[in-house]
Amino acid sequence: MKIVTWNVNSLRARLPSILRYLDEYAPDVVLFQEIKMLTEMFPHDVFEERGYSTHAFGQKTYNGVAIIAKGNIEDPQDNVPTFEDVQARYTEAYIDGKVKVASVYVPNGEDLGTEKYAYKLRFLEAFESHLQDLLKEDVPLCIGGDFNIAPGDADVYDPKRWNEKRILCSPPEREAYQRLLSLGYIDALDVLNPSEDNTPRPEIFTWWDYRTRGWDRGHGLRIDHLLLNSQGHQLLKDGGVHRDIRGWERPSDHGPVWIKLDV
DNA sequence: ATGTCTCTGTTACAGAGA
Repeated sequence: MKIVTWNVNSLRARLPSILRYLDEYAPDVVLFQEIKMLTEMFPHDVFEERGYSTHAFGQKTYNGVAIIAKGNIEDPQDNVPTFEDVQARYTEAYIDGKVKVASVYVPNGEDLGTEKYAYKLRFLEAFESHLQDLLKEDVPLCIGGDFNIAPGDADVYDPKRWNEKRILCSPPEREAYQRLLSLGYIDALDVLNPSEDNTPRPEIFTWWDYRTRGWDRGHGLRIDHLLLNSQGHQLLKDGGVHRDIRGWERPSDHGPVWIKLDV
C-alpha cells in the first residue's frame, strides 16, 4: 500500500497535476492538505472515476483536508477532538479496517510571538493529546500532513539562516514535534534517510517557497511528514519525496511525500 | 531576499495568507 501526503495549495488549481500524479504514480491512499474549498465543492466524481473513494473536510478559501483511497474509507472523523477550531485542519479514517490514516494541516504560525504562533502551539498541544489516544488502538497508524515544522538542521537547506529565531524552526515548535515522536511514533522519512552529522538532506525536502524562487535555487525545507506507530513501522518498506512534481507546470509549493507499507 | 501564488469580493485589482 502506497500512502502519500501532499499539500496541494488549492485542489481546484492543482486538479490537472493531481490527476496526472494519480495516473503516473498510482498511490493507494492520498492525504491532501490545503484543498481550499468548501466540503460540498470537493470533486468526488473525478476521483471515483479513477477508482478512489473519498472523504473531504473543507471550508471556504483556506485550509481544508481530504483523503482518497483505493480501499473503503471507514468511520471518518473531522477535527482534533476537544480542540475547538473553526479552521478545517484534521481528518482521520480507517482504510478497509486495516490501517488508520490521518491528514493534518498544522497552522503555519506566521512569525514568533504572533497570535497565529500561539494558535499553532495550542493546536500542537491538542494534537499531541489526540495522538496519544490513538495509540490505544491496536492498528497500524499513519499520520500524514503538512506539520509546518522542520525538525532539525538536516531538514533545511541553510541551518544558519533557518535558525531558532525563524518560524518552522523555533525551539517550541521543534520540541512539540519531538514530543509527538516521544509518544511512540517514528518519522518515516527520517528513519529511511538517517542524517550523517546533521548535514542537510535535500533529497527529502518537501517544500520550496514560491516567493524566494526556492525551487530554482535549491532552497528547500522538510516540513511535510508521515508518522507511524510501531505496528506501522513494522510494515514500512520504502519511502521518499516525489520532488520532480515541484518542477511541473503550475506546481504546488509542496511535493508529495510517499511511503510503502507491506499491507 | 516584501518576492510568488491562490483565494475572495467584485468584474481590474487590493488584501489576506502562506
